[in-house]
Amino acid sequence: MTGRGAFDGVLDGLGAAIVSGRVPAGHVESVEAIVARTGVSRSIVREAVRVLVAAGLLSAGRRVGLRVLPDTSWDALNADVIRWRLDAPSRAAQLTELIEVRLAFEPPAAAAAALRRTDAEAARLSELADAIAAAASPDAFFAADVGFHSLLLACSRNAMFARLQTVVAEALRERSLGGHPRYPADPRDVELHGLIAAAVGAERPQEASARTRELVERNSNRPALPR
Amino acid sequence: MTGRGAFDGVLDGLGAAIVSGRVPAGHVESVEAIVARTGVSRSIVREAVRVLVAAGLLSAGRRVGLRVLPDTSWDALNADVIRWRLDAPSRAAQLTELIEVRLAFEPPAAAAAALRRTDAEAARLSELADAIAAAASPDAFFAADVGFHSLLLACSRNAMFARLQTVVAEALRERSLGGHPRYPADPRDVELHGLIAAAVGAERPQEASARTRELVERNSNRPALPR
DNA sequence: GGAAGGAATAAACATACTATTCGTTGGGGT
DNA sequence: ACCCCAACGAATAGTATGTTTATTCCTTCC
Repeated sequence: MTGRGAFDGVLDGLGAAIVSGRVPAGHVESVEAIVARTGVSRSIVREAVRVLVAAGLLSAGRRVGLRVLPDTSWDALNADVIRWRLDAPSRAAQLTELIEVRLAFEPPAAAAAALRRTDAEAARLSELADAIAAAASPDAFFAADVGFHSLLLACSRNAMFARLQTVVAEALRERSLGGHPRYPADPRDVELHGLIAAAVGAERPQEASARTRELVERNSNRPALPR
Repeated sequence: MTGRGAFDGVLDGLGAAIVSGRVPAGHVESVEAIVARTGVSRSIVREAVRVLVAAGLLSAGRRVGLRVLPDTSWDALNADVIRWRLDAPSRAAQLTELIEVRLAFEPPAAAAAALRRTDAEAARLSELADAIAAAASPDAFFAADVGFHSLLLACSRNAMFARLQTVVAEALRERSLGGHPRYPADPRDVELHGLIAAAVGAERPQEASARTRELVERNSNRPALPR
């Protein structure tokens, strides 16, 4: 039906419809109704529903049907949910939240990275900082930027920090696509990447933390939450 | 098979097997093999697999089967994954990470709460602080503690912060069940809950942040990451 | 030796059956 | 006459099995 598979089509369609608010919380659907509406088989719909239940978007009850849950029970950290929110009226709120989350996590993660990185990781981080400075195109800049932040988070040796890489990548992508061209890059931003790599390499956690905070704040275009 | 439904049994069994490392990364299964081993139907196995794929534990490919993915691609923020890691040899690492995550985001979230809470929420937060002080049993203390932290996060008006409530609840639960009896409660801990509620009520973000940081640090039993 | 085609295999998809739950209705008791 | 409770029935998620299609590997032919 959708080219990239019936399952993906149904999952994305349902998820986007719920997150966008087109189907309000409390609304009751049924597998059968979705089958009739989309034309795909029960199996596929059920599989998609199971994923949405796991994401907190739906609850399933016998004789009750599929109840759309309020946004308070959605798994806001789920990559799909983030994407759906970015394609919905909640887009602006989601972007604000992404920045706040970055501001909270990245400085401590950088501190942890400075304490726990391997020498090879420190070297690779410096390379990526150089690549950011030398980037000759928006795409190259974006790729190096995402690589840098992903590696920084991975060096923290904390799987939960590392997973927030998806959040950072989404924020960077939005920034590079949105109304704020990031290329040619701001010189101070470039410099900060180098300073962070150096602080991590020199095992200076508080410096890594402070530089990272400055970098994220500069990219946030808004007053930071008081510390 | 499992009493609480075949689906839950299969999902939990597979997830725990992968996260515990009993089934190593790179191992290739197949739906049919799981059907034969567990005795449940293909539908159920497929639905469970779809959830595990969404959680980053498996990848499914035609003619290839189900490939177990390395832990770097697991969704470490997923509630199920956290639970499975707590029931595995990675338990100690998971607890350390939970504390680091709390330390990173709870102070900023408290600051946001101080700026954005409603009056009703501030009042309710005070009530919960009082309930913590007055708790007459370990269960009552735990319930009030979880309620307090959940509400604090919800007041931040950031869905991603609010969702980390599961992380906090898990950390508190471990603490109350584990070797560190939390009841009768430490007087300073009780006092800090009151001070946080007051700071949020008085719209003092930096004070709310600092008190929250102190509280989480006191509960961490380890040197905090440098700021 | 390389490319193209075919066969085997396993996920993707569709359909059929079962068990459970909740609403409704009818009867009996207050 | 009204209310409560229990039994029955319909509706829907849960479970099971059959069918199709895409992918990959291996073989063969150029």
